[in-house]
Amino acid sequence: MLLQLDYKDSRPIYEQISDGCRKLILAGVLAPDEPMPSVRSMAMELSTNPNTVQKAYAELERQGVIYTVKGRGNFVSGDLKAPLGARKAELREKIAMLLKEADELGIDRNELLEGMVKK
Amino acid sequence: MLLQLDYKDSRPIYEQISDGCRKLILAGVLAPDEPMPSVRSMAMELSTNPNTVQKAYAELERQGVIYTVKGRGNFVSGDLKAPLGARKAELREKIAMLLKEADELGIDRNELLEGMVKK
DNA sequence: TAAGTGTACTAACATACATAGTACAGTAAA
DNA sequence: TTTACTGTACTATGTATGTTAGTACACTTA
Repeated sequence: MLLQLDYKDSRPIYEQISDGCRKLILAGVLAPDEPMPSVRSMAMELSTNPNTVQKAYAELERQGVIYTVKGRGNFVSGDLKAPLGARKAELREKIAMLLKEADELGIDRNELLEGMVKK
Repeated sequence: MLLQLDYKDSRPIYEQISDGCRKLILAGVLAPDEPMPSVRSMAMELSTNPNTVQKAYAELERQGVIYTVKGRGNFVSGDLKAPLGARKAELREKIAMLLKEADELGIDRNELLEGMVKK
């Protein structure tokens, strides 16, 4: 099983699929130019609808994580530098927002990150 | 203007209200046992519906940030230790999730946090 | 009493999400 | 060519959530 859906998660299914696939691809679990599961087979495997999977794949293509060849299928992007860099920037942004709130609450950053990072 | 809504934000209005008020209260901008704006006046000020504000206040009461006296109004909680600790734990959890993803992407934690925290 | 408070409803509407079904064009292999 | 895949584009339907509107009632205070 490539992916696992969480129905207790409030996020929509298509987002769980695209986020999950992006993690696997950027982490190197799926190699560049390797074929993704087809829209229909992925839908079968996840017991969901082909339209939902297609929406997830469209988002991945928009992010540059995969590319599409009509009639052949979807494939892992050959050059992941751009989407990897973009994701890294997103992570930095999100962490910065959380640390900013911690500041406003008077929580020391080093104390908040205790045990998470080497000083 | 106590709060400012962002209609470009995808989060629902009631959540923006409760999150915004919680920030102000936990940051000490609103003092304990001080009265909150009434449901109706807050709705007027934000050009929204009293029901939406009430939903936000109900969530704040559930979190222990405010307390309600029927017929009198909503007041900032007199003891904010519990909700402040809870929020701190939530922030830690969210940061931990983001750092975990960074690990899976092969991004060094210290590099990711560059400029955000003293080493 | 009058005005303000929280609270609890119902109804209506818009939007997002998901499913089902159909159809069509492109690709690859038998 | 035929067959079986692929992606893509629709329509229709159902459901859940969010928001607004309106009404009503109990409580508190001046």
